[in-house]
This record gives sequence, structure tokens and C-alpha cells, in this order.
Amino acid sequence: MSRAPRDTPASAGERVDDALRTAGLRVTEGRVAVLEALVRSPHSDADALYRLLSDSLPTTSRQSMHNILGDLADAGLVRKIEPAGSTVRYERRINDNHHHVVCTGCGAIQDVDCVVGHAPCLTPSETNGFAVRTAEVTFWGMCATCQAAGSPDLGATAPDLSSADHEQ
Amino acid sequence: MSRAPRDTPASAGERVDDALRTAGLRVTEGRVAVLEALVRSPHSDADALYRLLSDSLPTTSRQSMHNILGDLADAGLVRKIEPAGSTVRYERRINDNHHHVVCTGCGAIQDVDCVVGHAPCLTPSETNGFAVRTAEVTFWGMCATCQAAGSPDLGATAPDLSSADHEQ
DNA sequence: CTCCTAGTTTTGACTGAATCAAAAAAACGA
DNA sequence: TCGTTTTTTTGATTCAGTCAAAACTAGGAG
Repeated sequence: MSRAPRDTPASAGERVDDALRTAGLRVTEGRVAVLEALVRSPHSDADALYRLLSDSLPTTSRQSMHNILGDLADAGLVRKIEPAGSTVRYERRINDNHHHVVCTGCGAIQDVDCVVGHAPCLTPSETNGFAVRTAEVTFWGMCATCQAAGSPDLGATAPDLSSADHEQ
Repeated sequence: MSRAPRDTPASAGERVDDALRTAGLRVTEGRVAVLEALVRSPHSDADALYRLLSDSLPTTSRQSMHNILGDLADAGLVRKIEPAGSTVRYERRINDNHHHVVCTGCGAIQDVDCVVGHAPCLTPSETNGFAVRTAEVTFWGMCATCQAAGSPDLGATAPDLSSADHEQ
């Protein structure tokens, strides 16, 4: 696409290029496109990305999306999340430990910044010999749109803790 | 198998029967067997239960396990869990809000009792309009056996939060 | 600048878990 | 004991994801 004067609008692209190179991955159109698309549409799955990108990458395929996403995830450039009942989704926010809220009506996912200063409840009380390394929190609820629409709770695998200790 | 004097060893079975009836479900051999098997082998999936029970229920099938488990879950007699990278698993502990540790080496799952009295960190800081109803915590780590065996981290979808706030 | 090769994408077949649906069988109230 | 309705059985189907060989390309060597 004709040499561009190397820093006109390309700054975002450049950063992506560098990230790929630093990770030891070759810079390809597909990988750059996926990384950029994940900024605009976080929590996308392979199929959504395929649909998003098949205009600009007419020769690509769903398999390529899987390959690309797998490589990016292995390289740590992308984080994989998989809420119960959902396909595998990907996001670019990787260097913080944020969590997710999933809508039990429509499946929408939103980031939730990690609570307070430390995470008291992220230290299990008894670990049964497990060397615990990470903790992942998934919140389940209804998004504003589904509440307004009175959508029925599609009952994704939301654990029901009505009887549990949640006097917040 | 010949009328048993109605409360010799059957007490556990009786309880299961009642639970089913109370939930408005008919008491069938398969449902009773599944509920009992889930006490001995919590966090089993449909296939594991099929293998566990096909001796005592020679005519059963994987589909039946799915039907039974689906019905029990809908009735609230069983809880569905689905850690990233795993098939859907089921457990009988339902009236408390406990969480799970998953081994990144072998996939083993253990219960983790909910921490302390209340759950401060289960209240997300900002909920973006979501009406949050439940919170689910999954811990990832290595079980004692895998640690001893020096098993490689099979890298289930464990989010890496090395850089995050985990001062204990 | 051209060539070469390892790394990527493409193409297409295949797997495994779960769902759907119709027919056969069993639970349990009358 | 019978009849109705629920449940199980049988079997076909879907969907996400994986595997593998062939075609292509990024980017370093010459």
C-alpha cells in the first residue's frame, strides 16, 4: 500500500507492530487487524472478529481467526476469557487484573475494575494443598438495556447465591 | 428388588426421593443415581457420570445424563459450573455460595468455602448500569499431586495477574 | 534488490460436547 | 389396574474448536 511517511496516522499501528515483533511474532495484516479490532470491540469471539474483519481481509477465514487469536494469546498479547455458556472471547487489556460482569439477559460483557486496594476475598480460606496463583471473578446480572426491556433472565450459568452471605 | 422394610439403609435414598418430589420431579432410578453419584464424585460432567453409572444402569445413555442433569439443574437440585476450558460440571452443594479452585495441571476441581463473614470484594466498584446479582470466583493453581509430579502448567485459561494487586 | 526458508494463512476434513425431536417406556394419581 | 403425562431412549444435528497438509509471505541472508 505505498510507503507511508512512517508516522502520519500510523502511530497506533506502529505500536501494534512493535508489540508483535517484541513478542517474536511476524507482523501480518491479519494480526494487526485483530489487535486493532479488539480495542474497538473488546470481548469478541473468533466468529465476531471474522465478521468484523472479512470486509477488509476478504481472503481470511474463521480458522485464521482461531490461529491468530491462539498465537496472540500464547504470546500474551491478548487475554482469553470464557464465561460459562459463552464461546471463548478475547480482550487486549492484559496488564491488570480486572474482572467481568456478564449480562444474564443478552450475554453482554463489561469490564469491572478490580475492587478496592487489596483483594481480601481473593485469598481462599483453605486451599487443600493447591498452590493458588490467580483468581478470577465473574459477576452476573442484567445490563441496563435488558432491565429496561424487561428481558427474561436467560439463566446463563449464573450461580444463585440468594441464600448466601451477601450483606455486602 | 423386593420391598425393603422402608427404612433400613435407605435413609440417604429417601432424602433424595423427597428432594425430587418436592421439586415436582418424578422419582426415577436415573435421577436418584445421579444425585447420589454427585455426592461421592462432585464436579462430574455428563460423560463421567455416564461412565460411573452405566454398570448399575445398563440401558442409560449420555443423552439421558444430559436430560437428567438439565432437569435437576432447572429444578435447583444441582448446580452447574463451567470453568474455562472445561465441560459443564455439576455439584450437589447448592445452598451456600462456595467457590472453586481448578488445577491448571490436571483440571481437578475442589471446593473453596467462601471467605470470611462478608464478601467485600464481591461488590464491584462500578457496575456500568448492571444490576449485579451474583459473583463467582474461580481460583487457578496447581494441586498437590501435580506440584509433586512437576507437571507442566497445561495453561488452562488462567488469567495471569502477576502484575496485579495481590499483596496476599 | 533478490532469493530462501521458517513462520503464517488458507483450505478442508474432523472431533466432541451439547441440543433437538420423535418414539418407547415408566411413574404415579385416579 | 388403567391412563395420562413425564421421562428415557434412540438417533440425527449443530456448533465451536482442533488437526493437518498445501499455498503463501514476512523478513533476514546473500
